[in-house]
Amino acid sequence: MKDIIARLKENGVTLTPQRMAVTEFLSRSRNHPTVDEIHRNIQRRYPTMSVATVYSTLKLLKELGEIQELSIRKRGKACFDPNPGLHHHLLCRKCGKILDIDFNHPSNCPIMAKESIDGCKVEEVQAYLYGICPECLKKESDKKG
Amino acid sequence: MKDIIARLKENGVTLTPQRMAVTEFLSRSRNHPTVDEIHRNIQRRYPTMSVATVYSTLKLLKELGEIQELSIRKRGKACFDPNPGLHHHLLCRKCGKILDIDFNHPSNCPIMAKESIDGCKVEEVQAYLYGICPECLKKESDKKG
DNA sequence: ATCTATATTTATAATGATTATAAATTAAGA
DNA sequence: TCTTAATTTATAATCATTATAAATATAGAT
Ligand SMILES: [Mn+2]
Ligand SMILES: [Mn+2]
Ligand SMILES: [Zn+2]
Ligand SMILES: [Zn+2]
Repeated sequence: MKDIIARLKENGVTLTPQRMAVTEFLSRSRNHPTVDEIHRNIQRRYPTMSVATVYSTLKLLKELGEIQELSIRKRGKACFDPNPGLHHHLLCRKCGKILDIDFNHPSNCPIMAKESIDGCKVEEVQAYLYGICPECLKKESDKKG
Repeated sequence: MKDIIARLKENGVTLTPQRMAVTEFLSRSRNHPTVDEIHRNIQRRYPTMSVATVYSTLKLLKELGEIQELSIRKRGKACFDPNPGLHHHLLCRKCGKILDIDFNHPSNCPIMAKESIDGCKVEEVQAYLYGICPECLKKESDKKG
Protein backbone atom coordinates (compact mmCIF):
# COMPACT_ATOMS: atom_id res chain seq x y z
CA MET A 1 0.00 0.00 0.00
CA LYS A 2 2.62 2.48 1.14
CA ASP A 3 4.67 1.13 -1.75
CA ILE A 4 2.03 1.86 -4.35
CA ILE A 5 1.63 5.42 -3.15
CA ALA A 6 5.39 5.87 -3.26
CA ARG A 7 5.58 4.50 -6.79
CA LEU A 8 2.71 6.71 -7.92
CA LYS A 9 4.51 9.75 -6.57
CA GLU A 10 7.71 8.68 -8.28
CA ASN A 11 5.80 8.54 -11.55
CA GLY A 12 4.62 12.10 -11.05
CA VAL A 13 1.00 11.13 -10.41
CA THR A 14 -1.02 13.77 -8.57
CA LEU A 15 -2.33 12.08 -5.45
CA THR A 16 -5.87 13.39 -5.17
CA PRO A 17 -8.16 12.14 -2.40
CA GLN A 18 -10.18 10.27 -5.02
CA ARG A 19 -7.14 8.44 -6.35
CA MET A 20 -6.02 7.64 -2.83
CA ALA A 21 -9.45 6.22 -2.02
CA VAL A 22 -9.50 3.94 -5.07
CA THR A 23 -5.94 2.79 -4.51
CA GLU A 24 -6.55 2.17 -0.83
CA PHE A 25 -9.79 0.29 -1.40
CA LEU A 26 -8.21 -1.93 -4.04
CA SER A 27 -5.14 -2.76 -2.03
CA ARG A 28 -7.30 -3.76 0.94
CA SER A 29 -9.45 -5.91 -1.32
CA ARG A 30 -9.05 -9.68 -1.15
CA ASN A 31 -11.39 -10.31 -4.06
CA HIS A 32 -11.79 -8.84 -7.55
CA PRO A 33 -14.20 -5.90 -7.32
CA THR A 34 -16.07 -4.28 -10.19
CA VAL A 35 -16.16 -0.54 -10.92
CA ASP A 36 -19.58 -0.42 -9.29
CA GLU A 37 -18.43 -2.12 -6.13
CA ILE A 38 -15.44 0.17 -5.86
CA HIS A 39 -17.60 3.22 -6.49
CA ARG A 40 -20.33 2.28 -4.02
CA ASN A 41 -17.85 1.52 -1.26
CA ILE A 42 -15.96 4.77 -1.64
CA GLN A 43 -19.16 6.78 -1.91
CA ARG A 44 -20.19 5.78 1.59
CA ARG A 45 -17.44 7.99 3.02
CA TYR A 46 -16.96 10.28 0.05
CA PRO A 47 -20.45 11.05 -1.33
CA THR A 48 -19.33 13.22 -4.25
CA MET A 49 -17.11 10.52 -5.74
CA SER A 50 -18.06 10.01 -9.37
CA VAL A 51 -17.94 6.79 -11.31
CA ALA A 52 -15.97 8.51 -14.08
CA THR A 53 -13.14 9.10 -11.66
CA VAL A 54 -13.16 5.46 -10.62
CA TYR A 55 -12.76 4.55 -14.28
CA SER A 56 -9.98 7.03 -14.85
CA THR A 57 -8.07 6.01 -11.74
CA LEU A 58 -8.32 2.34 -12.62
CA LYS A 59 -7.03 3.11 -16.09
CA LEU A 60 -4.10 4.97 -14.57
CA LEU A 61 -3.24 2.20 -12.12
CA LYS A 62 -3.46 -0.35 -14.90
CA GLU A 63 -1.17 1.62 -17.19
CA LEU A 64 1.36 1.88 -14.39
CA GLY A 65 1.20 -1.88 -13.89
CA GLU A 66 -0.13 -1.64 -10.34
CA ILE A 67 -3.30 -3.62 -10.99
CA GLN A 68 -4.77 -5.79 -13.73
CA GLU A 69 -8.18 -5.89 -15.33
CA LEU A 70 -10.07 -9.18 -15.77
CA SER A 71 -12.73 -9.77 -18.41
CA ILE A 72 -13.74 -13.14 -17.04
CA ARG A 73 -17.45 -12.21 -16.90
CA LYS A 74 -17.74 -12.47 -20.63
CA ARG A 75 -20.00 -9.58 -21.56
CA GLY A 76 -20.54 -8.39 -18.00
CA LYS A 77 -18.68 -5.95 -15.87
CA ALA A 78 -14.89 -5.94 -15.75
CA CYS A 79 -13.21 -6.76 -12.45
CA PHE A 80 -10.00 -5.41 -11.05
CA ASP A 81 -7.22 -7.30 -9.38
CA PRO A 82 -4.87 -5.55 -6.95
CA ASN A 83 -2.32 -8.23 -7.80
CA PRO A 84 -0.83 -7.40 -11.22
CA GLY A 85 1.25 -10.59 -11.32
CA LEU A 86 0.45 -13.41 -13.71
CA HIS A 87 -1.98 -15.89 -12.23
CA HIS A 88 -5.11 -17.62 -13.44
CA HIS A 89 -8.73 -17.21 -12.33
CA LEU A 90 -11.82 -19.32 -11.93
CA LEU A 91 -15.35 -17.93 -12.04
CA CYS A 92 -17.74 -20.04 -9.97
CA ARG A 93 -20.99 -20.58 -11.87
CA LYS A 94 -22.94 -21.13 -8.65
CA CYS A 95 -21.91 -18.20 -6.43
CA GLY A 96 -20.21 -15.88 -8.95
CA LYS A 97 -17.03 -15.57 -6.93
CA ILE A 98 -13.70 -15.23 -8.72
CA LEU A 99 -10.89 -17.34 -7.28
CA ASP A 100 -7.18 -17.09 -7.83
CA ILE A 101 -5.70 -20.19 -9.37
CA ASP A 102 -2.04 -20.48 -8.65
CA PHE A 103 0.10 -23.19 -10.08
CA ASN A 104 2.73 -23.31 -7.41
CA HIS A 105 5.56 -23.50 -9.93
CA PRO A 106 5.18 -21.28 -13.00
CA SER A 107 7.16 -23.96 -14.80
CA ASN A 108 4.14 -26.23 -14.33
CA CYS A 109 2.18 -24.10 -16.73
CA PRO A 110 3.80 -23.38 -20.08
CA ILE A 111 1.65 -20.36 -20.82
CA MET A 112 3.14 -18.77 -17.72
CA ALA A 113 6.56 -18.90 -19.36
CA LYS A 114 5.44 -15.81 -21.34
CA GLU A 115 8.29 -14.90 -23.69
CA SER A 116 7.47 -16.86 -26.83
CA ILE A 117 5.00 -19.57 -27.86
CA ASP A 118 4.62 -21.07 -31.33
CA GLY A 119 6.75 -18.26 -32.76
CA CYS A 120 4.52 -15.60 -31.18
CA LYS A 121 5.83 -12.98 -28.80
CA VAL A 122 3.60 -13.18 -25.71
CA GLU A 123 3.14 -9.98 -23.74
CA GLU A 124 0.07 -10.74 -21.64
CA VAL A 125 -1.84 -13.83 -20.55
CA GLN A 126 -5.37 -14.14 -19.24
CA ALA A 127 -6.49 -17.65 -18.39
CA TYR A 128 -10.14 -17.88 -17.39
CA LEU A 129 -11.57 -21.08 -15.96
CA TYR A 130 -15.28 -21.62 -15.46
CA GLY A 131 -16.70 -24.14 -13.06
CA ILE A 132 -17.62 -24.63 -9.42
CA CYS A 133 -15.65 -23.49 -6.39
CA PRO A 134 -14.80 -25.80 -3.46
CA GLU A 135 -17.42 -24.15 -1.19
CA CYS A 136 -20.22 -24.68 -3.67
CA LEU A 137 -19.06 -28.22 -4.39
CA LYS A 138 -19.28 -28.94 -0.67
CA LYS A 139 -22.79 -27.48 -0.44
CA GLU A 140 -23.85 -29.67 -3.35
CA SER A 141 -22.46 -32.88 -1.87
CA ASP A 142 -23.95 -32.02 1.56
CA LYS A 143 -27.40 -31.64 0.02
CA LYS A 144 -27.17 -34.98 -1.76
CA GLY A 145 -26.13 -36.71 1.45
CA MET B 1 -19.68 -30.20 -42.30
CA LYS B 2 -21.93 -33.08 -43.34
CA ASP B 3 -21.41 -34.32 -39.79
CA ILE B 4 -22.63 -31.11 -38.18
CA ILE B 5 -25.76 -31.09 -40.30
CA ALA B 6 -26.41 -34.70 -39.36
CA ARG B 7 -25.95 -33.98 -35.67
CA LEU B 8 -28.23 -30.95 -35.85
CA LYS B 9 -30.94 -33.11 -37.44
CA GLU B 10 -30.45 -35.75 -34.77
CA ASN B 11 -31.03 -33.07 -32.15
CA GLY B 12 -34.32 -32.11 -33.79
CA VAL B 13 -33.05 -28.76 -35.07
CA THR B 14 -35.06 -27.33 -37.96
CA LEU B 15 -32.59 -26.81 -40.77
CA THR B 16 -33.64 -23.47 -42.22
CA PRO B 17 -31.65 -21.91 -45.08
CA GLN B 18 -30.37 -19.28 -42.67
CA ARG B 19 -29.07 -21.84 -40.21
CA MET B 20 -27.49 -23.81 -43.02
CA ALA B 21 -25.76 -20.66 -44.27
CA VAL B 22 -24.29 -19.78 -40.88
CA THR B 23 -23.20 -23.37 -40.24
CA GLU B 24 -21.66 -23.70 -43.68
CA PHE B 25 -19.85 -20.37 -43.46
CA LEU B 26 -18.40 -21.20 -40.07
CA SER B 27 -17.25 -24.67 -40.99
CA ARG B 28 -15.45 -23.29 -44.04
CA SER B 29 -13.83 -20.60 -41.93
CA ARG B 30 -10.17 -20.97 -41.05
CA ASN B 31 -10.16 -17.97 -38.73
CA HIS B 32 -12.42 -16.72 -35.94
CA PRO B 33 -15.11 -14.49 -37.46
CA THR B 34 -17.29 -11.99 -35.64
CA VAL B 35 -21.08 -11.79 -35.90
CA ASP B 36 -20.65 -8.90 -38.29
CA GLU B 37 -18.28 -10.76 -40.57
CA ILE B 38 -20.56 -13.78 -40.67
CA HIS B 39 -23.57 -11.58 -41.36
CA ARG B 40 -21.93 -9.55 -44.10
CA ASN B 41 -20.63 -12.61 -45.90
CA ILE B 42 -23.93 -14.42 -45.88
CA GLN B 43 -25.82 -11.29 -46.91
CA ARG B 44 -23.94 -11.15 -50.20
CA ARG B 45 -25.86 -14.22 -51.42
CA TYR B 46 -28.83 -13.96 -49.08
CA PRO B 47 -29.76 -10.27 -48.84
CA THR B 48 -32.63 -10.68 -46.36
CA MET B 49 -30.46 -12.38 -43.75
CA SER B 50 -30.83 -10.53 -40.46
CA VAL B 51 -28.19 -10.11 -37.81
CA ALA B 52 -30.63 -11.35 -35.16
CA THR B 53 -30.73 -14.71 -36.88
CA VAL B 54 -26.94 -14.89 -36.95
CA TYR B 55 -26.99 -14.34 -33.19
CA SER B 56 -29.67 -16.93 -32.59
CA THR B 57 -27.99 -19.54 -34.78
CA LEU B 58 -24.65 -19.01 -33.11
CA LYS B 59 -26.30 -19.42 -29.73
CA LEU B 60 -27.87 -22.66 -30.90
CA LEU B 61 -24.61 -24.05 -32.29
CA LYS B 62 -22.82 -23.11 -29.12
CA GLU B 63 -25.40 -24.79 -26.90
CA LEU B 64 -25.08 -27.95 -28.98
CA GLY B 65 -21.30 -27.83 -28.54
CA GLU B 66 -20.60 -27.45 -32.25
CA ILE B 67 -18.70 -24.16 -31.92
CA GLN B 68 -17.21 -22.02 -29.18
CA GLU B 69 -17.35 -18.32 -28.48
CA LEU B 70 -14.20 -16.32 -27.72
CA SER B 71 -14.15 -13.07 -25.75
CA ILE B 72 -10.51 -12.38 -26.45
CA ARG B 73 -11.21 -8.85 -27.70
CA LYS B 74 -11.90 -7.68 -24.22
CA ARG B 75 -14.80 -5.27 -24.61
CA GLY B 76 -15.03 -5.64 -28.38
CA LYS B 77 -16.96 -8.04 -30.54
CA ALA B 78 -17.12 -11.72 -29.73
CA CYS B 79 -15.59 -14.14 -32.22
CA PHE B 80 -16.70 -17.63 -33.06
CA ASP B 81 -14.58 -20.70 -33.48
CA PRO B 82 -15.77 -23.62 -35.61
CA ASN B 83 -13.51 -25.83 -33.52
CA PRO B 84 -15.22 -26.43 -30.15
CA GLY B 85 -12.26 -28.37 -28.75
CA LEU B 86 -10.08 -26.95 -26.02
CA HIS B 87 -7.21 -24.91 -27.38
CA HIS B 88 -5.69 -21.54 -26.58
CA HIS B 89 -5.64 -18.33 -28.62
CA LEU B 90 -3.36 -15.39 -29.22
CA LEU B 91 -4.57 -11.97 -30.34
CA CYS B 92 -1.91 -10.13 -32.33
CA ARG B 93 -1.71 -6.50 -31.22
CA LYS B 94 -0.30 -5.42 -34.56
CA CYS B 95 -2.63 -7.01 -37.12
CA GLY B 96 -5.57 -8.06 -34.95
CA LYS B 97 -5.53 -11.67 -36.13
CA ILE B 98 -6.44 -14.44 -33.72
CA LEU B 99 -4.17 -17.48 -33.86
CA ASP B 100 -4.73 -20.96 -32.48
CA ILE B 101 -2.15 -21.94 -29.89
CA ASP B 102 -1.88 -25.65 -29.58
CA PHE B 103 0.26 -27.35 -27.02
CA ASN B 104 0.88 -30.56 -28.86
CA HIS B 105 0.29 -32.67 -25.76
CA PRO B 106 -2.58 -31.56 -23.51
CA SER B 107 -0.49 -32.98 -20.68
CA ASN B 108 1.98 -30.16 -21.31
CA CYS B 109 -0.56 -27.67 -20.08
CA PRO B 110 -2.16 -28.38 -16.71
CA ILE B 111 -5.16 -26.16 -17.33
CA MET B 112 -6.02 -28.42 -20.25
CA ALA B 113 -6.44 -31.32 -17.86
CA LYS B 114 -9.87 -29.84 -17.05
CA GLU B 115 -11.47 -31.99 -14.35
CA SER B 116 -10.28 -30.37 -11.15
CA ILE B 117 -7.80 -27.68 -10.12
CA ASP B 118 -7.20 -26.41 -6.58
CA GLY B 119 -10.36 -28.16 -5.42
CA CYS B 120 -12.45 -26.45 -8.12
CA LYS B 121 -14.47 -28.37 -10.67
CA VAL B 122 -13.39 -26.98 -14.04
CA GLU B 123 -15.98 -27.09 -16.81
CA GLU B 124 -14.59 -24.63 -19.34
CA VAL B 125 -11.25 -23.01 -20.06
CA GLN B 126 -10.46 -19.90 -22.08
CA ALA B 127 -6.80 -18.95 -22.28
CA TYR B 128 -6.18 -15.68 -24.05
CA LEU B 129 -2.67 -14.59 -24.94
CA TYR B 130 -1.85 -11.10 -26.20
CA GLY B 131 1.26 -10.28 -28.17
CA ILE B 132 2.65 -10.29 -31.68
CA CYS B 133 2.22 -12.98 -34.31
CA PRO B 134 5.15 -14.48 -36.27
CA GLU B 135 4.22 -12.57 -39.45
CA CYS B 136 4.25 -9.20 -37.70
CA LEU B 137 7.45 -10.09 -35.84
CA LYS B 138 9.09 -10.79 -39.20
CA LYS B 139 7.88 -7.49 -40.63
CA GLU B 140 9.32 -5.68 -37.62
CA SER B 141 12.73 -7.33 -37.86
CA ASP B 142 12.81 -6.76 -41.65
CA LYS B 143 12.21 -3.05 -41.13
CA LYS B 144 14.98 -2.76 -38.57
CA GLY B 145 17.43 -4.46 -40.94
C1' DA C 1 -52.20 -30.10 -51.94
C1' DT C 2 -54.29 -27.46 -48.02
C1' DC C 3 -54.82 -26.18 -43.52
C1' DT C 4 -53.18 -25.31 -38.86
C1' DA C 5 -50.26 -24.92 -35.08
C1' DT C 6 -45.71 -24.04 -33.98
C1' DA C 7 -41.16 -22.39 -34.81
C1' DT C 8 -38.29 -19.14 -36.94
C1' DT C 9 -37.02 -14.85 -38.92
C1' DT C 10 -37.09 -10.04 -39.25
C1' DA C 11 -37.05 -5.17 -38.01
C1' DT C 12 -36.89 -2.48 -34.24
C1' DA C 13 -36.32 -0.93 -29.62
C1' DA C 14 -34.13 -1.56 -25.14
C1' DT C 15 -30.13 -2.55 -22.33
C1' DG C 16 -25.95 -1.61 -19.98
C1' DA C 17 -21.08 -1.12 -19.37
C1' DT C 18 -17.84 1.89 -21.01
C1' DT C 19 -16.04 6.13 -23.26
C1' DA C 20 -16.26 10.96 -24.70
C1' DT C 21 -17.20 15.72 -23.68
C1' DA C 22 -17.21 20.00 -21.55
C1' DA C 23 -17.98 22.77 -17.58
C1' DA C 24 -16.66 23.19 -12.72
C1' DT C 25 -13.35 22.39 -9.32
C1' DT C 26 -8.89 21.56 -7.47
C1' DA C 27 -3.84 21.31 -7.25
C1' DA C 28 0.83 23.09 -8.02
C1' DG C 29 4.13 26.51 -8.80
C1' DA C 30 5.40 31.29 -9.43
C1' DT D 1 -2.31 35.10 -3.81
C1' DC D 2 -2.68 34.39 -8.64
C1' DT D 3 -2.41 31.74 -12.75
C1' DT D 4 -2.23 27.75 -15.39
C1' DA D 5 -2.78 23.11 -15.93
C1' DA D 6 -4.72 18.90 -14.24
C1' DT D 7 -8.55 16.56 -12.38
C1' DT D 8 -13.24 15.69 -11.23
C1' DT D 9 -17.95 15.77 -12.15
C1' DA D 10 -22.34 15.33 -14.56
C1' DT D 11 -24.05 14.19 -18.71
C1' DA D 12 -24.45 12.44 -23.27
C1' DA D 13 -22.80 9.20 -26.77
C1' DT D 14 -21.34 4.65 -28.17
C1' DC D 15 -21.98 0.08 -29.53
C1' DA D 16 -22.34 -4.93 -29.09
C1' DT D 17 -25.83 -7.64 -27.52
C1' DT D 18 -30.57 -8.94 -25.98
C1' DA D 19 -35.58 -8.47 -25.90
C1' DT D 20 -39.90 -7.89 -28.28
C1' DA D 21 -43.53 -8.51 -31.34
C1' DA D 22 -45.22 -8.81 -35.93
C1' DA D 23 -44.44 -11.32 -40.26
C1' DT D 24 -43.09 -15.45 -42.38
C1' DA D 25 -41.88 -20.20 -42.95
C1' DT D 26 -41.97 -25.00 -41.50
C1' DA D 27 -43.89 -29.55 -40.30
C1' DG D 28 -47.51 -32.55 -39.51
C1' DA D 29 -52.32 -33.66 -40.06
C1' DT D 30 -56.13 -33.85 -43.04
MN1 LIG E 1 -6.44 -12.49 -8.89
MN1 LIG F 1 -9.46 -21.47 -32.43
ZN1 LIG G 1 -19.02 -20.94 -5.63
ZN1 LIG H 1 0.10 -9.94 -36.50
